[in-house]
This record gives sequence, C-alpha cells and structure tokens, in this order.
Amino acid sequence: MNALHIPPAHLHDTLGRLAYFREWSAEQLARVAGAAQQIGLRKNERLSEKGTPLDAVYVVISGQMRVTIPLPGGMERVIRLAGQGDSLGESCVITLEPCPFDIVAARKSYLLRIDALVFRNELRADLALTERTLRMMSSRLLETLRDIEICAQRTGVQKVTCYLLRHRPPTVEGQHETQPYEVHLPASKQDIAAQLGLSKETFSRVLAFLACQGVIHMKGNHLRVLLPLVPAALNPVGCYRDPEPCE
Amino acid sequence: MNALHIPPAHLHDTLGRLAYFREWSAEQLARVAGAAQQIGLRKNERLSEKGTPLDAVYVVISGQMRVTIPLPGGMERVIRLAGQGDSLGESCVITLEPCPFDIVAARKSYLLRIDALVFRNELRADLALTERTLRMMSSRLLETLRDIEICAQRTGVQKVTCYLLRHRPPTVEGQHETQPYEVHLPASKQDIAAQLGLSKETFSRVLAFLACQGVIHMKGNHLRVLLPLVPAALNPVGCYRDPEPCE
DNA sequence: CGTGTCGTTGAGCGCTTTCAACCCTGGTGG
DNA sequence: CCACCAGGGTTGAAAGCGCTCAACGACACG
Repeated sequence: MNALHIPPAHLHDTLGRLAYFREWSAEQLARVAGAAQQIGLRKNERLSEKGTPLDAVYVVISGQMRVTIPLPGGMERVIRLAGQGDSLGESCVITLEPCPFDIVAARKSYLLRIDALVFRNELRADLALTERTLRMMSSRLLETLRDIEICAQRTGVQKVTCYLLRHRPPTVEGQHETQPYEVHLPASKQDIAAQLGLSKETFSRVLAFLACQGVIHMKGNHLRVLLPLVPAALNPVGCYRDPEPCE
Repeated sequence: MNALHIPPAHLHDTLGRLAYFREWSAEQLARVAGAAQQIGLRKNERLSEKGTPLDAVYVVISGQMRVTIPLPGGMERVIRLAGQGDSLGESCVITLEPCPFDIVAARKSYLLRIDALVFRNELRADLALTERTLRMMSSRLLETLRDIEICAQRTGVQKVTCYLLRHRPPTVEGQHETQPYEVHLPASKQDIAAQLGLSKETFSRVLAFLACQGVIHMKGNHLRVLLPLVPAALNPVGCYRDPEPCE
C-alpha cells in the first residue's frame, strides 16, 4: 500500500480534473496537492476497517473502492462503490465517529489521502466549500436512502427491476417511458449482488429470468432494458424458479 | 392539518428548548419563530409524499413522525422515526431533489414548518450554522449506515440482537460488557419491525424466543437485556421455530 | 496449457412471509 | 357500569423464496 505514481509536478493538474475538486480554488488545490499523499492499493487490499476512526479523507484517482459492512459468516454487504473522482470518509472525519464500514479496493486503485486536519482547515476557512460539502453529504444521504429502497424490496426480481429503473436515463420531454435503454453494470456482478442484498447465484438467476422473459438483453456486464419495468406485474407468484427453457 | 397550539409569545421559548435549536443565536431564533408555521397532524396523517419536492424543513415539537419508503403491495419500510427536537427534510431542501420517502405522523404530532427560503438564508448568512448542519447531516448518514447494518443481517434473530446491541448504553470504564441494561422501544412494535425489515409477526416471535432463552425480559414496550448478546452464538441453526414451551 | 476468478446452473433446506384466528387493552357510547 | 369496537400484539399452519453447497463453464492471465 504505497507508491507514488504521479510526479508532484503533474499532481495539481490531475486533481483539477477530478470531479471532486470542481469549485475548489487554485490556492486550495495547491495546498491540498502539497499536503496530500498518493496511495496505491492492490485488488482486495484494505484501506480501513470497521470500528477504527478515520484520520483522512480519500479521493479516488483511479480504480474502484468498495465500501462494505461485514456480516456474520464472513459475508459482507456493499453500501457504496466509489469510482474515479468520488470521495470517501468525510462523514467520519466530520463527526469524529469511528467509521461503521470497511473500505477495500475492488480492483487495483490509486487514491489521494487528505489528512483530516488539512481537510477541516480548508472547510473552516471557506464558507463556499463548507456549503458544497453540505450539499454533497445531503445528496449522498438521499442516494443511500434510494439504495435502501432497493434492498427493502421483498423479492429478488423486485430488487433487480428497482435497480434497473434507477439506471434509466432521465426521460426527455415528449419521450415515452417505454423507451429501451442501456445499462452498464459499474462493477462485478458479485459486488452488485452484494449491494442489492442478494447472493450472486440469485442475482444471476434473476437476470437469466428477465432475459428469458424478453424484458432485458444481456451481454457480459452490458445490458439493455427492452420493456418498461413494472415491478408489480413481474412477480405474479413464484415463477422464476423453473423458467421455461428460455425460448 | 393545522391549528396553532402555542401562542406566538411562547413560541420563542419553546423552540429554544428543542435540541435542534441549540447553538442558534437569539436573533436567528427570533427570525425563525416569526416566519415559521405550526402544523398539527392527526395520527397517520401524511405530511409529504414520495416523489414530491419539499419546500420546507420541519422540526418535531411533539409527537413522532415516521419516515418511510413505500413498497409494492401497500407495505412500507421505516427508515427513520423522528421524535421531539428532531428535524426532517434538510437533505431535500439542500439538494433541491424530490424526496425519496413518505413522511407520516406515527401519532398525533405538532411540527414547526420552516420555509425552505428562510432556512437557506439562515445557512448562507452563518458559517457556524452551516458547519453544524453539515455535522448533523454527516451523523445522520452514519446513523443510516448503521441502520443498513441491521437490515443486512440474514436472520431475524441477528437483526434483533443487532438492534438491541445498538441500544446498549456506552460502557463505562472498568465496567464489563456483560452488564444488563434496559431498552425502551421508541415506537410501536409494528413500526420497529418495519424498521428492521421484518413482519410484525416475525418480530414478535423473535422477541418471544429471546425471552424464552432467558436473554431478555420483556414487559410491554420496555425490555431488559440480561445476557451479553453474541449474534454469532445465538443462531446455531433453526431453533426458534419451535421454542421449548418456555421454561 | 495450467490456473484462478467470475459467472452459471442444479438440488435441498430453512427462514420469513402470509393468512388466519385469537387475546388484550383502551376508548366510546349507551 | 357494561357492552361494544378498533388497534396492537400474539400465536398457529402452510407455502414461497433466497441461501447454501456443489459442480460446471467461460474467460483472462501467466
């Protein structure tokens, strides 16, 4: 867990291109770039463990981080998948509470580590930055609530359709909701399943069932939603256990 | 849904006693007290519906509000129970997104309604207030993640023990974790069950099972945890279906 | 070409849900 | 004072659904 891979001279530019640092002033960016560390993680390498306090905020430069809650039996529930430009750990740094989740690299990743003190100093000095962070935390909270909506669904088919519905592109004016659309799964099916609160087997079966029904078309991690998804209509009582041999 | 019940002269004092307004200055309090409305809700009366934007922040003066996500089949999942001094709706007001949940009175309740514009003005004018709100949203996010931890547990027994563990008072120095403690259920068992993602029947059965095992003692909504809860050890394979006749 | 990971498919078990009836309490009105 | 009713909570029986374990297939990588 280390290795600088961006020369300090380029770091400032690299940060400037990350979504997280939009709206940051040049001086703020320079201060952070100077004080921050780069961290490299191999796949499945752990950044933080549940129960320990977090003394830094992290921003994903490349790769993907998996935020999970450990469950009895070595299982885990994915609560967030953070990709390029996403940040991690503000909530713990701000409240000073120990973090209630694990953070693990979902694949080889590079992160920027911003020390908690540096982060808090920047916030204290700049109302606009505090406001921006407040908006970010609010929208992360809403995002989390929408995730709960998915997990709260009773059956696997409902969870998956709910998930697919959330990935529908915003409907343009005058365009019907019956429009097909593409969804690119942002992580391994295993991780997505763990995010929906399903075993990878069940997730696989549900996708197969939906494909079999002609509702979606699947090719690897890329799938296409063909019909309007109506969660209620799809589950007319135990049907996907023995799908027709898939016409 | 209306009725003033506190005379304007006393309103300022009433607000000052609510946890939400700690750290607010006298002037801020006066401005809000002047601009805010009081709202009375009967039990099960709805304040807001999923999908509609929220144009105000609400603070619970008395009673209890239930924040829920509607599920297919008329069911709902409780994501928060807000009591006296708790606030509702900041996240939507701050992000301008439509709220992803319903808000319904769990019992007869009185709320303070702070218009979104007024709220945002106070925030914009005061860095300290923005910081405080940021801390509040961060800690609500962490709280929500801890709720997810509960719901992510596999079995009902695990969910309930996880829930009870979260209500253990902070362990004092030098005090063992084996100490019994009291838990007062903050809402109807029905609502708690819906928060844990269980049917009220299963919740009832799990509590009966734990009582039967001598792990807890239950009297109405007041219960006492007698033994240290070890989620792993409690569920040694299907045992609570046919509890011994309850020695 | 071996190896490991990811994903799929199959079979059986166990838990939760659902529907039902019942108990108990508190509130209401005669 | 009591009958009545509504709501919350408990208990019982049946069934559905996801999980687990296992084996297999596909694919990338060394």
